[in-house]
Amino acid sequence: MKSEKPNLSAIAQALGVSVATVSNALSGKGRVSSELAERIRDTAHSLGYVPSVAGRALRTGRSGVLGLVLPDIANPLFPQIAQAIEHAASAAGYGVLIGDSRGAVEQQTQAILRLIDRGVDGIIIIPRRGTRIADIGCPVAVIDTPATPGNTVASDHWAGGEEMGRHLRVLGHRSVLILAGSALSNVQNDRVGGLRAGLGPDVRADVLWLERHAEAEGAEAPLGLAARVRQGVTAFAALSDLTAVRALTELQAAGIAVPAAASVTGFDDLIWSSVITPSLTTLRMDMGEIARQAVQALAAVIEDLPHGQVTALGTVVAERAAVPMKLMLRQSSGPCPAERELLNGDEQ
Amino acid sequence: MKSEKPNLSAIAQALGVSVATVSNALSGKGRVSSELAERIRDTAHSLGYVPSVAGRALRTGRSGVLGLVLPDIANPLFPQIAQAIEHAASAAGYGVLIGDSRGAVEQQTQAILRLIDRGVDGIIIIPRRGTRIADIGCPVAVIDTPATPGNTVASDHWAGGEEMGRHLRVLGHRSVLILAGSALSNVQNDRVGGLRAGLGPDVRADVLWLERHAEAEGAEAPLGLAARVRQGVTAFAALSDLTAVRALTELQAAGIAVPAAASVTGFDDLIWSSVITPSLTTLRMDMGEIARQAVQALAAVIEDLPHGQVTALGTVVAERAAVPMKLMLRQSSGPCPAERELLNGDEQ
DNA sequence: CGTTATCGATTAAACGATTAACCAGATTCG
DNA sequence: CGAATCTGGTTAATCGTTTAATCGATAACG
Repeated sequence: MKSEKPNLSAIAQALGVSVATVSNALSGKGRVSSELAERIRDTAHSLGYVPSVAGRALRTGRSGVLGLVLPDIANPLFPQIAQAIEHAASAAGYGVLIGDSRGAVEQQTQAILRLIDRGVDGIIIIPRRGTRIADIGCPVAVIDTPATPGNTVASDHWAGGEEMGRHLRVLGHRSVLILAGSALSNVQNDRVGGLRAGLGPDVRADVLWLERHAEAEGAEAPLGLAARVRQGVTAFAALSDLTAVRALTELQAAGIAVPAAASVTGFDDLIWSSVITPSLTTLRMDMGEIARQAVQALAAVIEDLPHGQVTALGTVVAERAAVPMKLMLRQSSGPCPAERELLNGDEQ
Repeated sequence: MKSEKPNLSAIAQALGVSVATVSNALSGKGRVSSELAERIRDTAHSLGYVPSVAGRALRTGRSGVLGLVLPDIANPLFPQIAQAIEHAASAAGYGVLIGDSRGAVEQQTQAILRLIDRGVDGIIIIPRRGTRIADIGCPVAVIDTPATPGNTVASDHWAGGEEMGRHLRVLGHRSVLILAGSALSNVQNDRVGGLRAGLGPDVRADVLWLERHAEAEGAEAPLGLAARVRQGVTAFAALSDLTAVRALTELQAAGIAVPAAASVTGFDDLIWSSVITPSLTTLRMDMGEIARQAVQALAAVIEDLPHGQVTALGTVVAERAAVPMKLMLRQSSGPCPAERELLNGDEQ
């Protein structure tokens, strides 16, 4: 039968020293003889001592917890993000509290405030499209796109788009339809810009904004992609895998073979992107790296903050480079059908 | 310029009363004249008082935080779950700390221990397939399937499967292939059982276990569904939308029209299920209700726990009924092709 | 009228960790 | 040799909240 949770004084009593010494020994801050420190660590370990978060938080004013706020927690990317952040935070000694800003923009602020009330030391925000984070009295790391002011760390969406654009251009496509979500999203605008740059001036690239389409036709209405193919479009570059699979199935259902008759590409490399048929050519973010940088930036600010003081500076500004995206070359993108025969007229 | 964060004594000083009275007034526990209580609440509000989680946690031994552990945080269902739990927890006054048990089974225990060390009051676990939760000294709510021992709350996967089975049988299908993931998953076994029951004895229902298939052929290998169709299978009942979209695209790519030539159904109603073509007939869990029940069960145990005492009882046992699933009837399921002409020989 | 309840509020003691201030003894230095 | 420095520790205060114990005063009761 275990006794109650051991605390500092339990260790202190066991060794006949003062709690202060134990605290110093374990934190390595004060002056303790290395011999005694060793013994203290030993007994602490053998007693199964684990510091009380509450006690420490109360005294130091730091909770050791980071908040994570996403525009829409239902975002299919959330698992990847959450996992990466949790991992990075855990490695840095922080816990991660989730905050949901379901729905409207004000909710985002609400969620942030709730997290602050809970005493988080810092917040990682992936902002709702078109939102600027107000200056709250708490360190904030923003993950968006490098172009966003106040951004802390992000994937290089522009360069990613550019690479994808080049990929399609090299395959010979000359008329591409970009399937975008919301024109308010900085990320999406960057991706569009990059795509256009990569496609170059000779390639026609129209954009279909799904948000507008949804307003006009309804959220689940067909996108009319078969008609686009008849008008000469040979590749569909979706700005998210979610849209890409939507496009892919719509084309397939219309009897248009992918990639034989039309190519489809996506962004994000969501979990199912590799198992569908044809598997999806897409761009993957290095969430691990992004999370690591975001957490590091936050931790740096938090740790050299005068303790009780409420920081006036809101957003953490990091001068780190944008994290490159990785092109996942798979089966959904292929040569432009017109050029197909010229290259190799195999498997029809 | 705001002063420092107001605490109880700030309010007490402002009104010339003792902190204890303020605490009592705000918590409504002690005996305070209603008139004074009113004034206290007013000034508390006008000063923007928000209780210190750390102080309270230290004193009461309760952190007001629940841990959320999922077998695989990368699970595409995670967003829904996390959002629902966060919502329910928030409504009940709790925060949600995420714990990631990425990978192996031991990690699950690791994650749980980390959460406990962080001082969570209780943990919600969606266990890794085939895992039993060891008795940890902390209230736990398990979300799995009603058949699991120690289960707290769950969807009625069996009844859901049964409904889907009936749906397919009524449509005239007589040979169905069930696409399952792992035979170790209680949830999946329940779904298979339900499906078979719903399909009845006259319908042939084979099961393709993807886990075995992946071991034999590789994770991304085609499932060979076209061959199955040639062998007479007219419907594919996937145990998750992830698998369903995999099957759907494989069939489409093979030139098999869905639902004209074969039906496909799923489970989970993931975010993209309604926008693909054809939109997916699937079963949706009532995550909101499940989360609410799980949080309630936890909160109940937590709140009448003798305060400092470490609970010996591990799992929370709730006698609640399984939460029903909801059949989302969409376009991917249709009449059995053989009977199609008999019913109505329209479009295509 | 003396004895209890009751009400309304105060006192003071935790909870567990951190840390500035202090102190006794041993070194070192001018 | 006296003073300053260093070493290895201890004391005590503090973070903000909760809560059991207490206390004066007023009302109720036999």
